[in-house]
Amino acid sequence: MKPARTSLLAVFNVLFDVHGPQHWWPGDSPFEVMVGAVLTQNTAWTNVEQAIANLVRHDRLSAAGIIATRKDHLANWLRPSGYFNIKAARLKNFCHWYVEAGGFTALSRLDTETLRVALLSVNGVGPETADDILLYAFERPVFVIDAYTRRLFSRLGFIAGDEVYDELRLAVEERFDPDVGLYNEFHALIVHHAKIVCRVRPRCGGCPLRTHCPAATT
DNA sequence: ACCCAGGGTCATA
DNA sequence: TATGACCATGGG
Repeated sequence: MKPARTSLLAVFNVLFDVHGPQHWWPGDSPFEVMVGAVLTQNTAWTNVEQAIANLVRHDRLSAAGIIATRKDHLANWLRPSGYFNIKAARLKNFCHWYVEAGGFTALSRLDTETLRVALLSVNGVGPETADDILLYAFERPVFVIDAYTRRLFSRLGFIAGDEVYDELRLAVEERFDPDVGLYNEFHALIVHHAKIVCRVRPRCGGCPLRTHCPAATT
């Protein structure tokens, strides 16, 4: 039987009660959010922080700054975040697109679907990175699906789990009224829960999600 | 020493 | 369409 529409909200409420507001995305500007979204691909956030700190240290946390930086230098600064050669190329791709599109102000005028297609046209920006940017930089009501979300929601019985990205995202979004604040907190809470609770407390003792823990890979 | 991380692209069948 | 290889550092 199909879970009730409110059930997913109940999961959110449990996580929110336990962990409180997460204040995502960590970053001081929309552009920093976008850079972080690219750098955090399959990478722990603590590594990304070091790479971003390097950019700040060299005063290159801007589209113009990154474009003006030699790729091998950029790659060196990105080294702590892993995949540094690929990410140097991806960041440059992104920044060229960003500037040519007119920057944040011009992009903000696009409707969400148009903006998503534009983001996905950048080599190195896939569905999750695009949705991170849509939600956390442009504040659009888009539910970000990552590996944790896929595991958690399938284990709870809300989804099958093997759906392609957009199908899964739409299935989840159908269960809510569009709400940037809710989508923001929900994704952040799922990641936080997987990272902090289930790693620090491996047996999930006292964990409200118990065997549905999104961090468990098996 | 091994496993995994806030994915995405590309080549191949 | 659907797998598989590849990218690479750092923390547990």
